[in-house]
Amino acid sequence: MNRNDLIPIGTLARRTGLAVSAIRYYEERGLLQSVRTGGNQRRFLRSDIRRLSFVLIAQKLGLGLAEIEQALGTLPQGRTPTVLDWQKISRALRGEIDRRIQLLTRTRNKLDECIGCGCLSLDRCALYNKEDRAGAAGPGPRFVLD
Amino acid sequence: MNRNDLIPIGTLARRTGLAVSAIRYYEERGLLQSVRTGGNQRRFLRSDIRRLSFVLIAQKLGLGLAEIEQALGTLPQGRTPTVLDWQKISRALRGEIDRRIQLLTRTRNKLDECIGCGCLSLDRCALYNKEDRAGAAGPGPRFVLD
DNA sequence: ATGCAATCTCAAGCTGACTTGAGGTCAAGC
DNA sequence: GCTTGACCTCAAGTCAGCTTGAGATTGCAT
Repeated sequence: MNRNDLIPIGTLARRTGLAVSAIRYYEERGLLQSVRTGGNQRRFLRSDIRRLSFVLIAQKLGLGLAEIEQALGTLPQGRTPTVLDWQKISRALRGEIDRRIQLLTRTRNKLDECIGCGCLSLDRCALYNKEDRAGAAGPGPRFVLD
Repeated sequence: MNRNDLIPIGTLARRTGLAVSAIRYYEERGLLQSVRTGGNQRRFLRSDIRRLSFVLIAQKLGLGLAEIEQALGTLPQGRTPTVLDWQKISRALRGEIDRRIQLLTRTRNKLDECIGCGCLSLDRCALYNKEDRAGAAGPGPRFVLD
């Protein structure tokens, strides 16, 4: 609650490695909040460093900002989260990682079968299933491993 | 070498589940080649079905079209690849999958440590390393797990 | 021979995740 | 009190990976 707990955007940028513009963009997207000084400058909570760390890790896993925002929704907004808050959300992320590892492992197994025959065919190996993508319409970047 | 070995774009689209427009785009990007009929219509090799299957699988792994194009470079262009050609390139893909699984596993281990203390901090856990991204400049979608 | 689906080209649009630039304000040190 | 750097707001640009649309042509089936 101390005044020292509020940091300007540049400091947050240095601490996270993010560009200032990126942080502003995240705020606009609703991934974090800030208060303003008398002179209209943003001030963030120190704990937002962690918040942004989470964003970065989740992005590495291929999550989109919308999904990350959802996950962050379980954290208290505008208040420093507790250790327990972070443990909960970290576990959710862990689940996501597990799922991806499983998917990759399955893909690898299928590919191994295919290497044997050298076919790499949709029909025969079912490595790549047409039906999967039927629903996933729309433009924009493809989603990684579903 | 038979005339039957040449298929129009719509057939290729149906066989791969891709949109016709996507195939045209891939050709423009140099991921495959086609010959033209007298009336300027594209004709593809039957083996391009496999070629595109490979593209789709590699995309699922998060590879960009540029990298996929590189990988495909080891295949003969405009000629039906042999079983051995496919085996070679499949193994390369398998290596890529292995690398990703390892990376995910490491990330998960680190996250596990972090769940213990609930910190999720850049400095303390080094789950997310600033230096990693220093070189990865430029706009556009972030690369998944490096 | 004709009709209709499939194909062609080319330009423009779109999503996600940002960056860049212009033009202006704030604040801390000297 | 003045300079210098950090900060502000828009609007517009960028990149990947496509899609959409307009307007014209082709080619198989009857």
